[in-house]
Amino acid sequence: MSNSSDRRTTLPRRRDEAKALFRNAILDAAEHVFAKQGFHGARIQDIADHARIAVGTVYNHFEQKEDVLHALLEVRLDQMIDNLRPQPTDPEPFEQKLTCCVIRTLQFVEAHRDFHQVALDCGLFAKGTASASSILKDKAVEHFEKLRATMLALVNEGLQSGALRPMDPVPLARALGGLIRSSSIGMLMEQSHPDLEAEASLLVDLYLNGAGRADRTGRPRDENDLGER
Amino acid sequence: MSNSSDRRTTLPRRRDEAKALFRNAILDAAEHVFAKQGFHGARIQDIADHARIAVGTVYNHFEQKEDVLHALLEVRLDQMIDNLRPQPTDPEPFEQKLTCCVIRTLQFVEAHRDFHQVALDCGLFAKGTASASSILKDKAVEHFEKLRATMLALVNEGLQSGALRPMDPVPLARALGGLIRSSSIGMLMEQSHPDLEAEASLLVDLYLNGAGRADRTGRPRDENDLGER
Amino acid sequence: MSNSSDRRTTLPRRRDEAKALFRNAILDAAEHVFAKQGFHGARIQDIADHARIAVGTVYNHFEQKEDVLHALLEVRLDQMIDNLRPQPTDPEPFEQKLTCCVIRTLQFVEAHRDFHQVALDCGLFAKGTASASSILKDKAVEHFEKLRATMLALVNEGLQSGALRPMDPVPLARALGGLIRSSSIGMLMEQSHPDLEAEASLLVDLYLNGAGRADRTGRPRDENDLGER
Amino acid sequence: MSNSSDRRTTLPRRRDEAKALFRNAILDAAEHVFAKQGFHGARIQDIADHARIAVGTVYNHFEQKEDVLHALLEVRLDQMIDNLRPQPTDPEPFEQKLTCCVIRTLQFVEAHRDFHQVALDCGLFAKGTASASSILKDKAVEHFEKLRATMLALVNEGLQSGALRPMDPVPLARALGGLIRSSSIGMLMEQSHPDLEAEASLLVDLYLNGAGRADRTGRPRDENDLGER
DNA sequence: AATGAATGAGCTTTCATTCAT
DNA sequence: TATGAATGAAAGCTCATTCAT
Repeated sequence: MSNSSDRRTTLPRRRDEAKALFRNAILDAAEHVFAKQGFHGARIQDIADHARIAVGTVYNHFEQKEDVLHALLEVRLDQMIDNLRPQPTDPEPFEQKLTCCVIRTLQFVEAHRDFHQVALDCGLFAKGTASASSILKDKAVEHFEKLRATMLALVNEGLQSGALRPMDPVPLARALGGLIRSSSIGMLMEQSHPDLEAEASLLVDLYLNGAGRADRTGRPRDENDLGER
Repeated sequence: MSNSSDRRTTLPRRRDEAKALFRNAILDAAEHVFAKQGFHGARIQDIADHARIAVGTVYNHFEQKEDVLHALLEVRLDQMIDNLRPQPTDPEPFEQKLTCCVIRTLQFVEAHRDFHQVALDCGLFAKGTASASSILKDKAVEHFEKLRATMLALVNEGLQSGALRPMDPVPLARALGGLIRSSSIGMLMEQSHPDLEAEASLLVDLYLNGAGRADRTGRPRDENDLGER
Repeated sequence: MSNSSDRRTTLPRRRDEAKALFRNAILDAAEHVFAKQGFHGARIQDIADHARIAVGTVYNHFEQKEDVLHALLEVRLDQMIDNLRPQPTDPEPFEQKLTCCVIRTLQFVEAHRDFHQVALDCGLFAKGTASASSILKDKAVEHFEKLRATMLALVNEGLQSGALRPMDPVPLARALGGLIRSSSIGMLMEQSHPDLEAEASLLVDLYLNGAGRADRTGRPRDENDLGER
Repeated sequence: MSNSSDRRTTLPRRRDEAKALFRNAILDAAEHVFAKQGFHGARIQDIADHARIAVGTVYNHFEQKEDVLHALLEVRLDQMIDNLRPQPTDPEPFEQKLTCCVIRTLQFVEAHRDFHQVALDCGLFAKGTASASSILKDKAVEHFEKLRATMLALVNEGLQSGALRPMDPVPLARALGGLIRSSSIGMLMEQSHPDLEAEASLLVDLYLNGAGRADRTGRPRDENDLGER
């Protein structure tokens, strides 16, 4: 076996590895710097410094500053969505399955505080936000929709299993998203690392059962809350 | 009476009026421009153009660009909080009172879309957000806390009235904030002007009663939802 | 007369004067710097330094670096064309009139060595030149055509007066342009300030009578100069 | 004979061939790219792409970007000068010999439009031009002088043969150069491929006999054209 | 020797802020 | 006090050159 054939495959392989190495280093650095300084406050120099590479190298991997942000959000958001999505190993009753999804999601948030900082900053969880939309343009909508779709799928599963009130899934999904976002923000704001499982359980409990007293007499919930207005 | 004494009181009064006129014009222009372009994308020139004044004039009323943002957020946030806070004329049962507060808040959002765009962009409803904190610094926390306190006050009222589950008010407030934020974002994202009262009723319903089916048998909600898992 | 009306006219007038002052200072500085370093070698900083103003000021008067070049070439080329064009005071016989035009043109070259350096560098006298066309684009053609038209007008006058051989004016104009360019380049290359009038006379003499011996016997020029040899 | 001695002579020979192959490929690519984009607008990457080699390879053959230009100009200019120089096979009468030289030169221009674009751009035919001198430095003068010397030699031959007016050869050479340059530029500007022989004949005719009418009575050319003014 | 990614100095351009009128 | 041009620090991006493979 000639090593010329090796060269043809080995060299490119090494190159590809190196390429991925640099790309990831840049994204990691960007995640950190964007989180601390915001997109506009972050200089390419800062990112390069953090990744211990030269400015030009960043531009060998990304056309413009914005593209670094795009790539970062895309990669991490896909990971996040994977966590939010029900897994085969999740227990069946919807409430428990939902709790598992929320736990994983909060764990992901906790593990990727920087990303969440950035994502919030970019209105990734709130679309049309000004500076976000001016940076992300259509991409923001794309990202946002992916997340929304995942949330809707989850809610639809709950509806089909009969665990959720039979109603328009859009507000149901929106409410779930709102609660998760609240908890995430709460976690980001605090230094402490709370008991995520308890946090998730509480969240699911509030989502499913509401904040009101259970024993309010004669509450005619499921029939006509919507209809009567 | 000599007109010199008049001058001393009348002149300043007129001046103050003029001053306020300019100040408000600047803030209105800033609200619009920040909403469309984001804080960083907005140039003082743009704001001045929109207010049909000169750049220098902006600096006669505000020390720096950031101060325009601060002032804008402060003014509007106070208005928003006034709307969120229960009014003497609101009906007593907590659910209805809460609904009134939410309606007013959503109306305010609808009436001040631009402000909300800006506020979201600044993480005003999510504190520690990166670019926000780098612009707003301590002010952001201040603003955020004011809002949080109002929310907490509202929740505490619900607890005292017995309408809310007896539990830590912090997650209760957080959940309410999350739901309101979700609806607000939903409204900003859509062009349509939905039926705000219905939206608010649904929100309060979900908040108080949850998204789960009411008729789950034998649900011992308040005691041990958490404990049993 | 109130001075408020004065203000309205005086202030703008002063401003316009100042504006023109700055603009000219920038063009003068650019002329010098472009001549010494070429367009690409010249940094905006250099031009600003030379004009003893700030970099930003250059951009208050010109959108981009290229526009400085455009403006410079336009202004000077128009002046140059004015010099090349016959004047009412020029003597009538074509040869003398032409000599006057050439003298004025060479004087202009001598007085604006820097501009000529730049113009040559931009292929202003040679159109389609590479870096020129990439900087000047259509403008180069425009400028070039203006000069060519002037040259053609001059030649046509000569044809009508019967002083020039009856033939296609295009090569006649091209030849005249070539001779003037040669002399100009010669002047730019030398430090000495030659006798411009003698230079011009020689140029016109060569143009009209050619470099060949006059006393070639029985020269039947127009018919068959080529055929007989 | 040992093949070690072979290796010493054969191997280098092949290497030299390969080396020359690459070198020429680079120069050809550079000629094209410089012509289209100008020296400053051309990136080494562009040249490498055009030559279908890697950037690094260019640097294995030339120390710096400028050296590519130098080499290109040197090679082509020598070729051009060979064409301008009288050949043993050229007919003797000066006018015809000159015409042959001009025909060859114009043919060369036509065949190497790209080079001419570059050469003009570099002021190769006009020395001291700004960006040219800043790139080419002394080399430009060298190149220019070589061309000038050839032109002077040609003119001197004309003087000795009695075909040219007895006068300072410098302006004679300058005028000839000016006319050739004019025609070259004219050719570059047009898409059409004119009849080069006719073009050359006309050029020589104008050079030798001038643009003036032949039949002007009593023209006292050689004596005192200069003196009388 | 050929390759092509890494490097980083350098440049154009922007825009918050100042200041003379 | 309103004005708007002047200011210059700062940042994104380019590209000649280097160097490990």
